[in-house]
Amino acid sequence: MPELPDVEGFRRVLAQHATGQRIERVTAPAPEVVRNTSPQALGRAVHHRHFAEPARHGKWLFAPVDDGDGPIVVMHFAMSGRLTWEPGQTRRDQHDRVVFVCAGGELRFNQMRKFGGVWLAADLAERDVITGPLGPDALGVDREAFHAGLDGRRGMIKSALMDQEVLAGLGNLTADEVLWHACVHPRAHVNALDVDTRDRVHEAIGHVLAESVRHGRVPVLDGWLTGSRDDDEPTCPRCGTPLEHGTVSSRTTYWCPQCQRL
DNA sequence: CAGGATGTTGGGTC
DNA sequence: CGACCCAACATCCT
Repeated sequence: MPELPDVEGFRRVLAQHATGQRIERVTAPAPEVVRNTSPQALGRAVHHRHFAEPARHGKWLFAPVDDGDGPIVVMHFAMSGRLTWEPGQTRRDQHDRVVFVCAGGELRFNQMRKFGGVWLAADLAERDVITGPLGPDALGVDREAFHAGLDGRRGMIKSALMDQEVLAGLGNLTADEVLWHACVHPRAHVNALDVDTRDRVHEAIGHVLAESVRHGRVPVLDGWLTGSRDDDEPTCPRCGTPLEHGTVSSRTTYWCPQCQRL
């Protein structure tokens, strides 16, 4: 599930509940989900330190400890991850993979499928190696940076929007939603899109992400593609034309053949 | 039961 | 070298 809006929601969970908390210990029911070290070493690195203000870039979540000059806990949720805060000691979920036990509660990295995971970075440089190169965060990306990211691309616009090195944060769901709002066909080639069209895509990114972040996820809304795509006979919320679907960049893709012409 | 699923990576191709 | 495509990853659901 997690795309940028979901991860932003997890960042808020962390900011509201975990920031300022002292970490008593780390326990990892699924130790292999701690990717670049052992759960024991992770536990030693953060032992009795306090969660500082968390940050997010694209779909990555960063939880530094001790005012930001300590180590950084790096998290990626892939397709099925969540981050929850449980005050006190309630029963754990079957899919709680890594748990940060604090004095006032537990921060739990929960994940059904074990893609993503939790990393330990000693500093910002290590953090950047873990994430690999990322384009500008899609939330609030400015027009110039967006155009620069598309510059030189020749492939399909949906592929470019989902390429984290071009723009960090959009996934399959948000990319479809953005292109539907902008009236651009997902298979349109980037080099065939004029400046006005690219501007429309940029505006749609701003609109879709702002609204989604407000909801803490990509909302299932009337008047949005998400509100229709899972219907039995999905139709375009704008014009009523039956939606088409197919595969773009190996992902299931929905579009309106009337509003989104090639 | 086979096929898919909202993400990323690595390998191969053009 | 850059851009692109696709299979693989782990697990559950339809």
